[in-house]
Amino acid sequence: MKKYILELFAKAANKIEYLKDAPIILDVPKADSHGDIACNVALGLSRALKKNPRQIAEEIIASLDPDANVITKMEIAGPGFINFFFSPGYLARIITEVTEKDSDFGKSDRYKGKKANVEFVSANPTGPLTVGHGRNAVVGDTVANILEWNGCEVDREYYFNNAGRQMRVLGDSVKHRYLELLGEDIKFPEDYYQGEYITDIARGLLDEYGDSLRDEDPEGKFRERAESVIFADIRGTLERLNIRHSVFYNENSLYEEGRIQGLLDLFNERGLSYHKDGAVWLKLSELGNEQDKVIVKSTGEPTYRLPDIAYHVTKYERGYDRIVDLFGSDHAATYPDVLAALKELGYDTEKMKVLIHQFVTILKDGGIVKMSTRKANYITLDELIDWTNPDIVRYYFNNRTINSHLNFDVDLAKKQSDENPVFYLQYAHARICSIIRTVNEQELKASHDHLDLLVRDEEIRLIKKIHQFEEVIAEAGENLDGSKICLYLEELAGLFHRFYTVCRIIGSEKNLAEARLALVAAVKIVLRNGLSVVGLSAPERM
RNA sequence: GGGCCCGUAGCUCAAUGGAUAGAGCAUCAGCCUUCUAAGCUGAGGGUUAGUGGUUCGACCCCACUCGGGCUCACCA
Repeated sequence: MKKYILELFAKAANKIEYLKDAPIILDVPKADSHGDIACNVALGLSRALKKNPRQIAEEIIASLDPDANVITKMEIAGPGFINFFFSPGYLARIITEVTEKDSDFGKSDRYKGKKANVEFVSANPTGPLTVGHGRNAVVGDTVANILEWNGCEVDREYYFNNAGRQMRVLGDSVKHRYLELLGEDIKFPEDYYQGEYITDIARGLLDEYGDSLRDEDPEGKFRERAESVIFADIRGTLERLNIRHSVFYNENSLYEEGRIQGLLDLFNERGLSYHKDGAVWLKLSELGNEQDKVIVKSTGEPTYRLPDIAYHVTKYERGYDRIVDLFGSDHAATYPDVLAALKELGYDTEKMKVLIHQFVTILKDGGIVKMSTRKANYITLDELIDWTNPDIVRYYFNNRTINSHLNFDVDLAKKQSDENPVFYLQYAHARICSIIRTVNEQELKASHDHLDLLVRDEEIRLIKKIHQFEEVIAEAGENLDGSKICLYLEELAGLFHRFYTVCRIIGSEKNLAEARLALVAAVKIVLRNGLSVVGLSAPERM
């Protein structure tokens, strides 16, 4: 519909000078009485033209030349809106279009031929994924889906570090528990990993090796086993949410390939780094950031910043057109350093998009749970999935904009799982499946021959809504925001449920029944497609 | 103290600078001999944290104030 009106305006611009550069913003009005599409261009032009907006609107309408079979009415309303009314015949064609495109309906070519890298989760293997990681995981995967629906080829990437201090502490934590299991009276350091899973890993080693690891280096078997067990656990959790990364990028390979040293040399050659107090500093203040930062400690060990930059260089070298990073607000202060360095090195940082999501606050037993992996004071993503189900978890995390804090009331999630809004969407799909099953046993089948019989408000609204899906996906592709898709699906499901209570199929006159069946089949397609973008299942029965 | 995010119905959240600020949950009142009642209909509930400003028009943009989260390492 919008496309059609934009074409009308493009033609009219040949007749009216001021329409040439005017931005044509089209809107779907909230009230049916305001038409199917509204345009406020006259209001915007009024200032520059020093004319009454209603008068401008009149001139514009006079210059538009719509097909009477498509547009039945154009009117000026309120302060100067132009409202367009589409014919039922044009709307009916939407059903046919959806049916023909089927599982491709909603897809766009916006990023056709482009390659994207979406990096998300990227938790180091020091413990199970928590609810906080869950938000990152779900949003990241949905962003990847959205890019795919817009024609992009997408790699889902997980960046991790299995060396360094954290992992040393992890290995030693396991060793301490191991010795403890052997009956030794050891003191478990407070800043070590307190989680129960550490003891489980130690027990596994004890079963397998007995007491032969008493003198084993914590960085040896202990660290190795911890990493493999924890990583398997993380992958298992992600798998439950239907999330699979295609690339696991090990920070260590940056060292092995000499990229860290190479980058260090490059910074040195370009005069971007200097030595002070035994450390190497990057001149970030000269690149527009607040202050210089250490990239190599006086111990000779690089800080995370250096490999981070080297890592992102590989993303450019690997030929991605679009580079998306997703992380929590605790990392918000670090990415400007990476961006500044990349820009200085000549990489097009316009290709990069860093998405920051705010924290998840867990409410349990009436209080806030302060999360800390180290202190083992957290709720794991697995627990959350156990209490609810993967669809609810995905829905919950997708349903909010990433800029907002997310309050997750665990008790409520457990107790009200049956009344979660996600069922509302899935139930709409299941209901349609049920109708189709029932109808298959009768003489009825969907037909597009009499779609003009669909004239009730409940039918018209539903048709207009399924039409909007393409636009919703395109917009999501632009701002990489999956929450709008959830919102759309709720509206679509709501319109369907209302249609369902008022418009019967079985028992209606045959032509009408078959037209309604066609409509309902189209709604099913859009629901299924939409649910798949946000990563939810579309159950046939509930 | 500086930077980023947030503040909307009792609760969780929506609303490209547009027309009467909307959903879900919770509360109350109705609707199942007919395609799934995990549904539908209706009611109550708001000074959009506050004060100014910008303009035809502000929940949205700007300034300040108040309140909350994150962050400002030779930790990642």
